[in-house]
Amino acid sequence: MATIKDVARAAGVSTATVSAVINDSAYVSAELRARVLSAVRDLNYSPSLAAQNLKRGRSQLIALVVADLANPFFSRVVWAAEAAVAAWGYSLLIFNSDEKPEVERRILARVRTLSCDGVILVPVGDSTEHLRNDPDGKPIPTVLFGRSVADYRSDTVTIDNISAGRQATEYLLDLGHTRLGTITGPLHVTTGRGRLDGMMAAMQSRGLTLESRYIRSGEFREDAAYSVARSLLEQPDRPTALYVASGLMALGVMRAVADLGLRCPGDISIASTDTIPGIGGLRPRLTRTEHPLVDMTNEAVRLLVDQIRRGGPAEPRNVVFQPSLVVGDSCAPVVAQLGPPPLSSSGSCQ
Amino acid sequence: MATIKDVARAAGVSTATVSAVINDSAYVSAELRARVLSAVRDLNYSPSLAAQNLKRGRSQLIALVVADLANPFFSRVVWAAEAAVAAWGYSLLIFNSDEKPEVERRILARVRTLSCDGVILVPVGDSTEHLRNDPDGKPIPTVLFGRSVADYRSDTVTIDNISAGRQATEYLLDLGHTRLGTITGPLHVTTGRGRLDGMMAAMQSRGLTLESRYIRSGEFREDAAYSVARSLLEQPDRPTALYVASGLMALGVMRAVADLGLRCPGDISIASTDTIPGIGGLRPRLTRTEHPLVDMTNEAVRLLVDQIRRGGPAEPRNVVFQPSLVVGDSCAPVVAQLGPPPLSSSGSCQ
DNA sequence: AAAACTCAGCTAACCGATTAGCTGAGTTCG
DNA sequence: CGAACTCAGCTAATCGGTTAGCTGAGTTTT
Repeated sequence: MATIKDVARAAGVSTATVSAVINDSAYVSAELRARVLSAVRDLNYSPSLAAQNLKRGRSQLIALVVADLANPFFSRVVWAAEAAVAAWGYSLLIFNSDEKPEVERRILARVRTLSCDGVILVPVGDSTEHLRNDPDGKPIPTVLFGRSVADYRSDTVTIDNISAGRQATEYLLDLGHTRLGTITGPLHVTTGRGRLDGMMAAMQSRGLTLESRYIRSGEFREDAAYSVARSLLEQPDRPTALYVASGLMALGVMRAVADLGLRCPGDISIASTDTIPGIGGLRPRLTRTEHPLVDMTNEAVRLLVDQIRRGGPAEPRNVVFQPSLVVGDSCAPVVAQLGPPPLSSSGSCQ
Repeated sequence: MATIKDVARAAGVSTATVSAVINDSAYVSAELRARVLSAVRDLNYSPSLAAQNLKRGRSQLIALVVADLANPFFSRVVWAAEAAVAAWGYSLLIFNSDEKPEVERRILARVRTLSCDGVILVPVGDSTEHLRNDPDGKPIPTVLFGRSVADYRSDTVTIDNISAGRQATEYLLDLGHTRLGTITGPLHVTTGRGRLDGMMAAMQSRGLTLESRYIRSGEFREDAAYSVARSLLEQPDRPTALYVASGLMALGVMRAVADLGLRCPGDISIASTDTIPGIGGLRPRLTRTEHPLVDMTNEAVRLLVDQIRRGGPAEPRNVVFQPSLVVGDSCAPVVAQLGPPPLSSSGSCQ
């Protein structure tokens, strides 16, 4: 690899001049400029980022730390973030904390070592201590994404989870359902907790309560949702409608419904929150409250770049996006359901 | 951020000693070692990668350049690669060439500037010239993934696409189908071309030919597959079975089938290649030839780390994985189909 | 015409690590 | 007892850039 010295020698100038030409940081006469540029081309010179980073104290790297890279929801975030970050001139590092706080801690140490310019973090767990990433020096610019952490002051980009749960629930209630069930995410994260709270609030305001035997909690995973959905739906007086907290879980629930021989929406109505790629191919089309995922990601990157530019976090900003109800055909009015029907024979096999 | 000098001062030793302790690169007495380690802890010191990179000429960064980050297939590759790369002590940079050769070129220049230690590349297009990433100096260690490029010498990790197409086709032929159709990927990439070739070979060896009006080509995208599937299936004498070149496309095809009011496998049998997350929730379960994706990714990372370690590419290695047939229930024997039935009324709407 | 000013381009210090080579106290041996 | 050897730990060069501050030729001012 050619260095700035090689270029300087080839062009017959000093390294300072080469640097000035490359960065447009000082006036250089047309003649020297031309000589430098042609030497750059001849030698196929490209400045070493390592050297620039060392001197400038930045790295043009942004880290994205997600809670579960196997979840297609976060895959979409990766996709959107790559584009957003590239548009601002940064490159994107990907880390997977796999919902494990101690892995998250290790990743954040690594991010610091790599001297990333900023981090977009989907925080795991409810601890807040280890997020204060630099005890002494200035902290790395950080934007929390999707989930928030109590009493941690930093920019956040989230959706209104309560509204997501409420909207979906109200849609089911409007169809006449009263015996509702839900499959929630982990209740110690805001995305899990908030959606359940929204659902309960919606029911309460109509004088209904969500029975605890119709609540199942689990991880945001397809297989977990599948098994809890089975156990929920195998109850003799199962609910007539289900609110499922995430798109990936909804896939598992649909699979459970099919395997139990139930028909959706004939036997059971299903609504969910968030969307994942490929879910559009599913029949019936899922009724769901969707996140404006691309907008959220762009906003997170924008906030982060802003922090980086101003050299430190300003007053923390909290941007909350509203989910919107997308009506599919996975829900039917309760009158169309024939009371609490038994499980069909084909599905009763264990 | 504390530097090595701060640590040296605090411990009352030279920076060389601190470096020796941290890297275990020379003998240091127990007493000094203890003093250094405690200073490191006190100051929360972590060596600057930028400085190490500059001095050592490496970056502990591996770049993964995929052809389409919106494709869930590549999302799984990202997931697997993150884990594999982390296990070897590297961090993962993600780039999306979006199937555009000129974007790929820019990305590779960026990768060079970032002085990444290696690249895993899903090559786009059939050009080979710009892949020789460093005209003069030594090239960046590279492993091509999934697709190969004619006459470009480097390690590659691929699947046997011909076998993938052949296996799926033979399965359909064994069920008695003779009027087969296919939805292929782009034919200028090996994953598109090879699968079609495998299909044709399978048919030919039974004395059948694939009629060109039953072949539709497109991008590896859900919406593209949807529309070509519609046009293919709306023909009066449509095929009785379809081979679809990718998982994402299969989702689009299933959607088209549903929207046309056709039943799968009742009216049409569908087999595909590759799998994507969420497809497991699809009913009917798709019959497909699957890639051992995690193994492939691990192997690619292993080859790459090997290249990095030995400081240059050895004799190029070509690792080809065999796809395996996973039987679902999206295919039925041809006898179960009632001749060439008309489109059902509900589906004939445009 | 000398003093004051302008400014293109150079010199050299610096960023924070690593490491070749040196120093000097302690040990071994003739 | 002094030469030869060992080796823990130090000094200083180095990686490849950026940039404060200097230089000296050309222009303006008085």
